[in-house]
Amino acid sequence: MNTQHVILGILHNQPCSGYEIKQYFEQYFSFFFDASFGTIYPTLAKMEKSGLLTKESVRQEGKPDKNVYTLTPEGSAEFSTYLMSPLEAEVFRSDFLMRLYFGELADEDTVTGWVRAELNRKELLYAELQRQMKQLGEQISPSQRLCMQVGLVQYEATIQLLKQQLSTPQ
Amino acid sequence: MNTQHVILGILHNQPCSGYEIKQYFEQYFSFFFDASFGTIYPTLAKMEKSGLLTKESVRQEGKPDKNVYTLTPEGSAEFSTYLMSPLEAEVFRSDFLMRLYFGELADEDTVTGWVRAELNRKELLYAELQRQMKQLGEQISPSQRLCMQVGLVQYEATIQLLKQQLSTPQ
DNA sequence: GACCCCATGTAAGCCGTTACATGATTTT
DNA sequence: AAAATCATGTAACGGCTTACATGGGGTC
Repeated sequence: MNTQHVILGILHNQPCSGYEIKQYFEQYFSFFFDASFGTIYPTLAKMEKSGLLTKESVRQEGKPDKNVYTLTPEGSAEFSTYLMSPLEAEVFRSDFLMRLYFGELADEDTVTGWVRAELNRKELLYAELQRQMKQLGEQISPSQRLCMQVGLVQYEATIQLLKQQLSTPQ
Repeated sequence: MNTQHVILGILHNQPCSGYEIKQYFEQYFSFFFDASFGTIYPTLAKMEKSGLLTKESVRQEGKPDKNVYTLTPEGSAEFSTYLMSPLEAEVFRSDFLMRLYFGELADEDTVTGWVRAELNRKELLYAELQRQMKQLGEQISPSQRLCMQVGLVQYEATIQLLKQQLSTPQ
């Protein structure tokens, strides 16, 4: 899975500009994917060149023009091929867990600071995901719901453990 | 956090060769970090050149020689600097969740296949982490224990949800 | 002889980030 | 006039993967 595949998925639902794709990433994908403009725009250009997308300049009122990209049949086929390919392993890299692993080499207050910071971050992510799910309500598919539930239960479990850790005197 | 920081952490405990560092990664870090030989060897060479490590060739019986690297005072200081730097956000990229998000575009059996595959993967990771924790027993520090517990509770939560999903008829 | 484990490295290339650069339009 | 939002792109660079290349030693 790379940025190209995710873009194919988004454009499967509706044509979008690069700017809109970025917003999509931030709103709905932030907990399992991310990409910057520096990736999105060159990727869109490359995909148009290789025939997966077509570009169309669209005028807007009160806003600059935007380049709206639409999936071609080749692009749609490419996405189907991806969906049939073997599932890839998750990529997880945690500075927090890394530091905990070497926690003995830091003083106790520092370690507690890390735990507090991570707890705070997870609580924000949890609240955001829950808000999103409530907002979408009935208009999401069962597998989309499962996707979000996976995020929620992982956050819940971690939050609970970290809270418990902070309340237990060392 | 990058490979260099992790290597500094490992060498803080004891001198190692590149090959041993790789094994260390696979055994103890696999659930929150990974690096290949193609990264490890050039990184070690670079770190020696910049004075963070010293290299020593060591003869072994019945095995090829190995290059054992030892932390210099500069390397130790560099690691301390890292530990005092702000905590970085986790990187999480999930092909599985990505596909669930676009699940409507695949048929039901395919989606079920993904869930089964991911459940299987998580169960293996869970068993491995639990085995490791039992094996280490009392010889791990409290923060190391917390590190592993975070992994365990996340796996547990996900496994439970995916199992439940598979047993609920659609 | 084939295969696996131990051990070290290089080179090409992919993927992505950050910072830079530009410019329209709207709001304050 | 300044700031914020909308919108698109480039360039330099970092980090990492895969594949390739090499070679000693032990086992079947």
